[in-house]
Amino acid sequence: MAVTIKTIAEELGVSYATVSRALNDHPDVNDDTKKRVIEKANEMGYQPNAIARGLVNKETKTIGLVIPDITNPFFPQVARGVEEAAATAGYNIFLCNSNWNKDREEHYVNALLQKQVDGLIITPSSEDLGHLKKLLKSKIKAVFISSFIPMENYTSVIVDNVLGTEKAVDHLIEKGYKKIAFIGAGEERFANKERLKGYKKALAKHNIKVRDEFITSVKRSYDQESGYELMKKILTRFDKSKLPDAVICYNDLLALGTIQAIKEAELRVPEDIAVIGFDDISFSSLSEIKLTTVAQPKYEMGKLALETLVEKIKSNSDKEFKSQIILTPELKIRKTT
Amino acid sequence: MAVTIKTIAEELGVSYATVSRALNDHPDVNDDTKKRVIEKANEMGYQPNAIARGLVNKETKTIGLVIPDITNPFFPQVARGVEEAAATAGYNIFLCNSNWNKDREEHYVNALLQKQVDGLIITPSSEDLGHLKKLLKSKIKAVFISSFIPMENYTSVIVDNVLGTEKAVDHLIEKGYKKIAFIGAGEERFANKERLKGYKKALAKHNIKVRDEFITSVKRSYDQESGYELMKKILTRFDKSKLPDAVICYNDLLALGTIQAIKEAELRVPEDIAVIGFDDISFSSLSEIKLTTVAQPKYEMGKLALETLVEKIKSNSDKEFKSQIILTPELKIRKTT
DNA sequence: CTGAAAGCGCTAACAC
DNA sequence: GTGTTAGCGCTTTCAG
Repeated sequence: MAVTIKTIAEELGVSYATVSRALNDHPDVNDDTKKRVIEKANEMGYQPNAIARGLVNKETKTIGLVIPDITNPFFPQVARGVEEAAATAGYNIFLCNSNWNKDREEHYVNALLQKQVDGLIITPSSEDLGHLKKLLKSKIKAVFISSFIPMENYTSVIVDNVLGTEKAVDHLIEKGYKKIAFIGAGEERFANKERLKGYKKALAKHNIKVRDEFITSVKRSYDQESGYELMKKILTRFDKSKLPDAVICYNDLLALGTIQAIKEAELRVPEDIAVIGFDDISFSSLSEIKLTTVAQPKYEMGKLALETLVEKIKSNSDKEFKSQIILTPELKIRKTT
Repeated sequence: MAVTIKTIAEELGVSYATVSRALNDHPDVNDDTKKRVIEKANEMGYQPNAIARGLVNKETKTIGLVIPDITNPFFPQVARGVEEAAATAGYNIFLCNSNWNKDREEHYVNALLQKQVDGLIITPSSEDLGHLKKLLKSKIKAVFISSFIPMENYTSVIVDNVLGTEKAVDHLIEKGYKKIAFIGAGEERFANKERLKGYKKALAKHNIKVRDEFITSVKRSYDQESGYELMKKILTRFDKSKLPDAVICYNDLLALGTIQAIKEAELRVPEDIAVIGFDDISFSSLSEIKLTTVAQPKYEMGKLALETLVEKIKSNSDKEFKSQIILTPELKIRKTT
């Protein structure tokens, strides 16, 4: 049996209400008894039961964080931002990894709801939020990362995706590339749509016709392997002379895979084909890689998400919140362009 | 007000015990009422309150996972193993990132204890467990990863570190390298001690004298930057002719940094200096990197840790558990040796 | 300043 | 099969 407030009350011959008060540093309590209680508590190794406390207070001081791929360094970086901000705000994080799987995501969101988290930060695995209806019904405070949910009460922390790919295309064209392909992440992803929009917008600006056969998408897992395989297909699909001379990838992982495929085909990066990624994960800056990429402020995004979530939690009123917090991406020009 | 078991009992005109039974699929309940209850529950969007349930049942179906650096891809991989095993066992994970900081680690462990997690998986930031005394006192079920705590009741999931570096040295010597340096992670780390032991053991086996000046350590953060800086120092400390011709690093991140430093000094890897890492993070196999490294079965380690933890939780008896589960590392020979 | 008592939402005897 | 009740550990009125 763990030591509870009651045990220590008995030891001291006071009521357990007093103990509770003393431990919570309540003003109305004799300094002396307070001291005695605290001493005893330490002596007995008392640990408050947060579960019981949560039942009474209706707040658990924990927030749920649902990400789709802990294996993509982008997300650990975001998670660190969330977590450190949480630590300073006095919250703990439930970190769940959906693996881009809707069912798992739904399962986690439900579990989190049942565990009475005070709020939720989520990068949904899909823009179709049907599986999250309980979330939406539950009126829980939530903020989204990298995904825009056009609904009141929710705010999204995102990067200006359109601007990101626009910068990428501008840079490519300035460097003389003309046949620019886009390796995306599936039509349904919000960020993908936006990045594609920026791509097309920039091409139009430079009077370059959008070529549908230059726009492709991997499905589900946005990792090196997918990038590798898709690029390989592209490499065989076109005559050598008709190949794109540059490709913009949805993220760095995809870009890394793309580069592998290009090199394997005995082509050079960037001389034959230039490659640009998105995210700027730490490995992209290694001297062997030096991937040109559109950097997202990952840590800040996590931090901001948590801070606005906490604000929302604390303002129990119907205060208005921005529905989007848009950060500016930065093009890091390295050696693959 | 959220909908509770009581609300739906009132709606249906039954006692709330019945509702509880129906919802928990208890045998002693009329099939018909069960159906009615479940329907009503869905209709009203009922979500059980896991907090209340935990208070009664004295189990929360959640386990805490404390890792030191979510930014090192080794740990996300372990975390995935833990999490997926947890999902199939019906547990949720509290993921905490201590950032190699003892205070934060202590803070997290306490928070986790207060939140009544059913068990703990932890890679301590330090072998000196003083800051975790509450953990040790609390008799909570725990398993350690990558760190051996010689105490009954605790089990550690580790890799055979001695064997790992032994293999590395053997390989190097076979390749003709003789002046092998070791870039470690501080004396106090268990895994570091073991890896150093393997290094010395293997050198002895090959009749090569251990040279203290070839054994160095980074402190605190075991990342690329630390590796880079330390190697840079080594490169300036020795005359060109007296430089090591190979270096074994405590982990892949350090090795990546080491390689940067070597190349920056206009030396070649592996011709001038060979480099071996430890872990085999996914980026090490990129064609631009191709780091020779001692691979750890990261995912399996996480999975195993969780599974034995769950076993421990379920066996409330004083059943004996192995104090160490030792997996075998595998040397992946690539291009840096 | 301190104690008694209610109640958070749920489960599990114990009756009926 | 179903209702009643106690109680998990804690906070918080409400009295005194």
